[in-house]
Amino acid sequence: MQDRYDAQSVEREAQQFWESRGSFRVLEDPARSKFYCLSMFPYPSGKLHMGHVRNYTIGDVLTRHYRMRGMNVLQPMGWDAFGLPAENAAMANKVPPAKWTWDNIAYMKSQLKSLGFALDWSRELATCKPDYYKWNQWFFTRLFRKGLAYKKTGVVNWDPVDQTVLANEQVIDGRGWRTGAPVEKREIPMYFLRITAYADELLAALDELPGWPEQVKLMQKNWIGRSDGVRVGFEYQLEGERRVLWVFTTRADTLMGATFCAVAAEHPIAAWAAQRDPKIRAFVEECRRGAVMEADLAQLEKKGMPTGLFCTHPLSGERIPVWVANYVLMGYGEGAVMAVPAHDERDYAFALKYGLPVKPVIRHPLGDGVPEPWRAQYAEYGTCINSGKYDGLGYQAAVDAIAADLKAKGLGEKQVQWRLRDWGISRQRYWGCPIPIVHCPACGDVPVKDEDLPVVLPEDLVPDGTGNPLNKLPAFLDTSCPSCGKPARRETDTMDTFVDSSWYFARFACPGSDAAMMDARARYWMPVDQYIGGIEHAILHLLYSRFFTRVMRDEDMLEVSEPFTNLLTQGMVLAETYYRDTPQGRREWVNPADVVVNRDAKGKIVSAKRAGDGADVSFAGVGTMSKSKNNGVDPQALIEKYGADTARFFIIFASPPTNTLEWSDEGVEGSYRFLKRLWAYGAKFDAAARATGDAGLERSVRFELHSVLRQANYDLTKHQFNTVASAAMKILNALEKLPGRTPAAEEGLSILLRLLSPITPHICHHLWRALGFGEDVMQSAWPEPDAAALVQDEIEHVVQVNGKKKGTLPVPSGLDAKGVEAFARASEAVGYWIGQNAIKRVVVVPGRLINIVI
RNA sequence: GCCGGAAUGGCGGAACUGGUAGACGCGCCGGACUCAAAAUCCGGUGCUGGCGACAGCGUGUGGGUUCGAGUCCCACUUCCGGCACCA
Repeated sequence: MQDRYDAQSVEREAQQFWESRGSFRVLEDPARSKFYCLSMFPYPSGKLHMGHVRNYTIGDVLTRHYRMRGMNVLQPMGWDAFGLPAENAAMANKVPPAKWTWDNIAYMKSQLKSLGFALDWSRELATCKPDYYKWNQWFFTRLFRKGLAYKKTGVVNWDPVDQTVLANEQVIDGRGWRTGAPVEKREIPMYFLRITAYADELLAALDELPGWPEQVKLMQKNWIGRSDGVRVGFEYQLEGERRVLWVFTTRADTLMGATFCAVAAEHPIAAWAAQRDPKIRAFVEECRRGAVMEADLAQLEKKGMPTGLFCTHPLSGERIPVWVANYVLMGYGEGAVMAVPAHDERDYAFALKYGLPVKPVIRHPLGDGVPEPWRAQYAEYGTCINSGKYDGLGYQAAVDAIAADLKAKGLGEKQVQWRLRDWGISRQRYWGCPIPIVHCPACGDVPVKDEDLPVVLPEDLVPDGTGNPLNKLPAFLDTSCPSCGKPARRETDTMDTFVDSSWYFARFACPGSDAAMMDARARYWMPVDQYIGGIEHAILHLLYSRFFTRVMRDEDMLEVSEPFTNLLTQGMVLAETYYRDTPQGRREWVNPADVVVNRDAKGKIVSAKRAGDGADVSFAGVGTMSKSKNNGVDPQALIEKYGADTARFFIIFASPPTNTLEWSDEGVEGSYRFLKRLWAYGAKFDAAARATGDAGLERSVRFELHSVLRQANYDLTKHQFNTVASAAMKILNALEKLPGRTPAAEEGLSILLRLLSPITPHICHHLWRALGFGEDVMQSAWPEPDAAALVQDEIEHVVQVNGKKKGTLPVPSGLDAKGVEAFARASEAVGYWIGQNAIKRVVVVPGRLINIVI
């Protein structure tokens, strides 16, 4: 064995070994237990970033570990290849998105290969290929026919200068990113998927996902947001006609305290009022400006205006004014609310601002009066007061009675309301999967026939920022109606890329299936046993995938209801962000790798300059590595300098997988040093002759070895891989105490190479073979601790007096709590610590601690 | 604003189910090897006081429960993720 660790040649050789044997290709084998290990597939943005390395290394550690435990493990890889950045790159470089995307895929694939991941590349897919997105389209037509896909209007960000729809990301401080023009809301026809039809199921099934983090289940639960409440009708007269304003409330018990109603700016009543009153028209206009993001809307100053319309309280008959308010969302419930200022903080603030009446109807500990100032207690449940026949009722009784009375009048009933909205999938963009609909003047919206799928996206267009270029392409637009055959126009909107990623996991299981979206092989592999990906996907991607899986089940394509049995949500890899303002007033993001930073004594950033030209740059905090903020760190330099194993080891060692990780390559030298030490130990081991060794030392090293291994195996079950990497270091430290190639050294190195091989497969592969342990470490059995090595004669106990640590006491093993106490009371050291004091109580945790209370 | 997280030495992090806080590593300090440097190896390293044995303090802040709290409870602060068209 050569003395010097040459990562590049070790890695090349190991990768060739795996490649030549097809080590990672897997087939369906009903005789073995299958394990489908999947990391979220990447968007081909150009280069891998550290988040990818982290994600795929975690997946690879799991894959290789389970393989060594004898399972049939599938780990595939593909490309989430449609999306907005390709259009932006196309505009910048005047190159079609397809070319940019495929170039990126080729480069990133070579990077993934150089990292030595155990991927079955024979299953590779890209969502921008017609043989993939054909099934998006086919599935959409199924949903359309079932009524699970439908058309209605949706609200989008509109750039009035470029005359184009903007993504939320393209709206900066309420202005279009290219034009700087104030963005408006615009309603356009769109296709929606009826995810709300599955709301109940998606919520209830969260309880049957023990392999998911509580945090994610909680977020999904809150997102779906089931509310049990009452739909209440407030009658009003308009143009001589009786109409009803419907609202939804979870606090029907406070209905007697409702003093006004408020409608959204998009509500028909607001539109009616705007026609007759220019001031209201101006207000509604004002609400129309600005972007559609909820985060922005929620932070607007609460404003409103009276519409001039009054409605009738359904129970008291009182005259109630109807207001239009910017905090009422058209998308939730009825787009209108009843306001009970005495018992709702937001209504209270609004009533105070506009001098609307406040009527307390719930008794609370602070008295029955009008709240001043607001306190959280006013919103709590209590007994009804000032509510006529409902006085004295508690929350549930009041809701029941009021709902019954409303129902008798035809003005309401109990209702379940969901926060979840149907999923709008239409995108007015070119680089995506075409929605397979034809618009026929006679037949309306007609889905494309199965035999005419896929609707192929022309790949040679270059968008110019003024909308979807498909709209200017007669060859795409002009078609004939699938139903009547007359000339018709093709839909040019493409699908949200979340559609592409809502079922790709099932497609990996059956590559090349061209007669059906998926075949019997999908039934073998599904569900995914372990899914790994960023916490930022906790809601949307995971919820959409759960929805799709249920629909696929109902279409008899799959047997399972849930796509992912176990979920590991990786923490994000963050990096510092820097920008400078260009003379043109644009914000130019500077990669942190190109920034030289000055810090004060506490590590705070004082100033920063760009390395190349010394231009001053501003620090904009740490944030997720993204193309848009140009703060992605390319792992390539790391791989080239130290090798893939060091990069893999370091990213695993740096932090537990679920932690957010602020990127810094300080410390990467330590990981490299460890692998060099491992190599040097291997070379020394190789050269040494077999020896017996000292019995006492052998025994203590074996104890160390097996207790570290036991802990590492436990840590693996928790997916705490950083301490598994530490364990490998501890084992090497222990082995270096041994004089040479003793039995404990042979055993220990064999354990170490197997334990470490999922993290640093190349060096372990090489040493395993070179030192004669076997042909392929990946084919060896996973190491288990030897119980006999863990037996001890004495166990150190911590001795505390009144909870303060005084020292330690070796206690013979095998004693129970009483025995330990007796031993401690009899010991000289304990007598010294206690002195003349009387012992009040002794707390013993056998194997750990003795606390003497005096 | 709403929903979900996080906070431990100079840094990344460890600590079983409430039981020795700081494992393992980085950095730093000292030493060996070297003409020298790099690489490597050995020792030290939470803070404060003390020559020292040792003592006091210490897990974002303020309270609480407990023989005992990084861990549990209450109230906050700051940072991160998501908020439906970034993926």
